[in-house]
Amino acid sequence: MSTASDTAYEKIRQHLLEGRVRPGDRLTEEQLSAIAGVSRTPVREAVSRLERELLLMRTQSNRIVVPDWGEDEIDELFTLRQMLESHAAERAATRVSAQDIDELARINSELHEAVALDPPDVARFLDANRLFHEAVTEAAHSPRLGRILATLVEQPVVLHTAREYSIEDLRQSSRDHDELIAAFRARDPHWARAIMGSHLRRAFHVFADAMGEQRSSAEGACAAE
Amino acid sequence: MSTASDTAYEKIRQHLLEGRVRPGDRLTEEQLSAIAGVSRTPVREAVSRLERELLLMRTQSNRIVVPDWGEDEIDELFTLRQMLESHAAERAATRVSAQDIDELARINSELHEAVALDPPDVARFLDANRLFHEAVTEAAHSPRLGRILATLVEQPVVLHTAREYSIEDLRQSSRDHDELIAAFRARDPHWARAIMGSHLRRAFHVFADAMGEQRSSAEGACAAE
DNA sequence: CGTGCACTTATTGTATACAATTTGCCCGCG
DNA sequence: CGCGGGCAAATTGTATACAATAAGTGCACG
Repeated sequence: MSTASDTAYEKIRQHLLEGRVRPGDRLTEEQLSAIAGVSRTPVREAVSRLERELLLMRTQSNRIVVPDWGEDEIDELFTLRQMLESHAAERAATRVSAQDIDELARINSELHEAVALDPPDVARFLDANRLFHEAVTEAAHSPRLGRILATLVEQPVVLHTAREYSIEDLRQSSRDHDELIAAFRARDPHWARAIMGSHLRRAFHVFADAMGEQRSSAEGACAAE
Repeated sequence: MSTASDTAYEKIRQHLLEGRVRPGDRLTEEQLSAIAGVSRTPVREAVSRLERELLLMRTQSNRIVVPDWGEDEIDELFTLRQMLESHAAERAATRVSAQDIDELARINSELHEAVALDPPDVARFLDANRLFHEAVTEAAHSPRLGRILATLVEQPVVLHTAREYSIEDLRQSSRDHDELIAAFRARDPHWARAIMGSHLRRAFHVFADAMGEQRSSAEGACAAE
């Protein structure tokens, strides 16, 4: 989008995800407006969004800080996502149109291709993966749910950059998607819920492992910085 | 709070809940700033909040409109709330402190008193009820969950004004709360989850009935207006 | 040498002016 | 008479200046 708010959001978000800041660091609106290249007004909106997504927080006196995520919070994040996205899949199973299903299949074939490459195109995989889950959420036809999930799903991206996923993880993900599509074709909400649940639960463990690696190599990275 | 954003939020929200607008109506930031008595800047923040809570929406070209809630959406709202608040209760069961439990008991005694009056003090009941649920959410120690629930729970207030609750409904609610406290004392997450689930599911039906009454008397009210 | 209080400075909150965009209307043209 | 282009009005988006508030700093005093 061409609005200043959106570019501010993107730039600040990128700045945060690149690891140029550390938990506990304090930022000012002015600094951020320098980073984003726009005035404070759109920056404030962007910060508001990032705050919703918990990529930023406010101190008691409304100063901007970078929050630190404990292990417990990561766990909780995935639990919530599993709960809500399973629900989304269940709802979607009885509401998807044939076109929606075709679209899902198309996205997932994209995903299969990204995995089939050697080496696999992880960025492309993640992109298609995000699209897939968004499409499922969309098919659930629940604006509220969509809104909530949008803020939950974006967050873990912080860690995506830090790890080479194993090919087997990627393959299994795409197979899960295939099965979800099958559940949709069968219009079986229970099946859809179950496969989405296990899909995300496994993702959690992959993630937790990735986190562990990142954590253990964190000190070195900071020293190098 | 004394900030202009908050007063704007309160005033606009009140304006919406008083039924002075109808679904589909379009509002401008200027109108709203007149209503709130502050400039457009804080109004924009307030609108942003109300948008998050789906009390307002934006058209494709970012104009502000009053959304209409279908029956399906009310259902979904309660389903989400049940899902998330059951989860909160489950989490809280293993995390509440003795002080938290005492606080919950205190709030609920307040609630019992409000019900015991003749006629029952519904406003006081609703207030204590809100406090109780907030305290449970707080005890779950999950910032994310708290954030999400805060936006979900506020919404149904629209309808609260429309109906005299039956005494039996109120009594049953306070008994549910007693049982939840018992579950907390026993540190039993499954029990806590179950009682919270049934509590909210019943609330949904009470609500749906109230909605039906409101709907059926809506035309008359509009004509009178 | 620590502690609390005034004062300076930094940071956020609000208002206003202006730019960009969208909408609705009116007029000319087919 | 319908339809499209373009102008005018309305509305939202952005920048900037200023006000309010909180943090930091240093000095006097115990």
